[in-house]
Amino acid sequence: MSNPETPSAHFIHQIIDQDNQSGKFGGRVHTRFPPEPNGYLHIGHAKSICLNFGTAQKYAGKCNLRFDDTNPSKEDQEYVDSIMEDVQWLGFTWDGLYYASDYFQQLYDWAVELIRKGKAYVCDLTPDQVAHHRGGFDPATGKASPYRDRSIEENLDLFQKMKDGAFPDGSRTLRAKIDVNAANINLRDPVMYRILRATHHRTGDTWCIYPMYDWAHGQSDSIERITHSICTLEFENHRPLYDWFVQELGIYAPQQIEFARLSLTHTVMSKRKFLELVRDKHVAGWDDPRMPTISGLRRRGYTPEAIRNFCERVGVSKYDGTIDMHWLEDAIRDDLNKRAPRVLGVLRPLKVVIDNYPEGKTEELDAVNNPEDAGAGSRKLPFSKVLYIERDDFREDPPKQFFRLAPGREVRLRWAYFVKCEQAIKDPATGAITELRCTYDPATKGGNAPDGRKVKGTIHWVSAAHAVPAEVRLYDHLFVKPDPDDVAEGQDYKANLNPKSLEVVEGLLEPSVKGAAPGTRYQFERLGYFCVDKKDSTPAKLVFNRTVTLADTWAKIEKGQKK
RNA sequence: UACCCCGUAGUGUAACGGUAGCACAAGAGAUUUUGGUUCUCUUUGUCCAGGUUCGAAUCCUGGCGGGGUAGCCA
Repeated sequence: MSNPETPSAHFIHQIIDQDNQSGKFGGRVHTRFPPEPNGYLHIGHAKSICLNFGTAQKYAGKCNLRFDDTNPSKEDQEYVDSIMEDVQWLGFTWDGLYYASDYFQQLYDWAVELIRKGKAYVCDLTPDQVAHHRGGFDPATGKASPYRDRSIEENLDLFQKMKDGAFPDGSRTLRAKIDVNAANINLRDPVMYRILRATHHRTGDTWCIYPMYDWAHGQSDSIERITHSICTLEFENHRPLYDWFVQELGIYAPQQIEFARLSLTHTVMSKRKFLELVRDKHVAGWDDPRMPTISGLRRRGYTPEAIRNFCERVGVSKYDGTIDMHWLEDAIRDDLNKRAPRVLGVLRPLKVVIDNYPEGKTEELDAVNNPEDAGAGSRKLPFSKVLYIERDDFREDPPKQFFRLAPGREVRLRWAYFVKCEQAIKDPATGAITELRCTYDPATKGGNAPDGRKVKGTIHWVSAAHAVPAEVRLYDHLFVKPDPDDVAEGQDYKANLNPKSLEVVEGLLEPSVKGAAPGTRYQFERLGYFCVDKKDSTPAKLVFNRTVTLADTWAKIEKGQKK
């Protein structure tokens, strides 16, 4: 039976609780977030960031940001900068800022130590040969390298020469001497160093040998005196190697704990695929609002609070599941509902003329800014004879349960008047409806009828003479299927790209949005949450991104009717 | 094929040998000047088979299912 006052801790916090009780780390909690600077951070990283920084906060511990920059051929300062920006934007502050490359000399010295202990050797096998010798899953297929039993002196000499640049790239490696027939392939004499001439974003050309992940990561954790080294499930098989290195070195031993990475429906979550989507112009860049990158979500209008809240809700476990995109959308709706000011805006305008409204007259009507926030105040909304309403809000032949405008029907214009549709004017050539003629009831100003009569529907509108035109980008899922990899033989995930993931419309907005700063978020009533695009919006031409639609009960009803 | 990990409503996550709960989704209703929000109610679950035990989602054994791993990537 769980006690509601002490919400249950997930398995990682349970481990930490036990460690604190046993005094394993002297009550210390020190985590780290260790991205490789080879791409932009995505929502999956956000889960790890929230876990690592959040754990440190919970236990009054520390959390470092450490760049795992051991492969200069893929890494770049651009990514370092974006990662730091994203972590801070999410609301976290690191205690230590480090780079694995800070430890290259120490790592080298430790490697020499292992050689002296007879626990590492220089191997002259080619990459193909190494793979062949390490074998397949069957332990019996593992074979010793012919260089495995070189003398310590020779190994020391060769390793020194590797470092000094005496050998070409890829010609030799330093390998740990563990067990060529281990059931765990990671223990079959794993490579510790490779020769690689590439300019490192921080160490330049100082080194031509670079440590592998396994050799760098645990030792970096150890140097920083990390207590709990939290990583994703695919490193589970590496833990014995992680432990082996720190034990052989006799250095401080952090504890690696693995959890399931985040998977979301209707999107992909790999840097390789992101790179491809960007390169092939399926999206406009890493920060395209359709991308599940932190920068994409930020541009889309997501708030750090919503993302943190989402990460909290999905929880932490070792079960490799997939979270419905709906959860993310729900998190941002939940946040924005409370804080986004409301405005009226029409995305697909249909002209409405109020026949009995005086020509040339304009009224200023009071509109509440946010019914969820009494402190948000109110604003003035201009009303006049010619208006625009949403095309979807009129049906010539209304289906059951359609509460909006139709010939002869009366609805409320939000904050304005009751109007009744008298006539739909059509283009004689196409039959398309071009304009509505309506009458209004002057007694219903503000939206209430003194005679107590009710209307079922309230719709949004803008005054034609006062409306601000804006480009509005309507985003939808990047992929049509929940699992983008669900494809026919011979196709790949790109076959599931959603051709309608972006629709651009010219909307008409109420004048109060004029001059809105980039990043400003609004709810366009009855439509969704929108934010001013940070890159493309200008004072002369506003550009809005749709962050997410509102929950739409009518769409659901209508869908049910069509069946 | 070998090793490691994981299986609890549709999804995700609790219950740590003692009444299977929560959130979101779904369905019904109430409220509503947003078909939004909010509120109420309802439906749906321990992968299977044995064993231990007074008692098993939980411990044990064996199946079954899913995931990961054979880079000089991380």
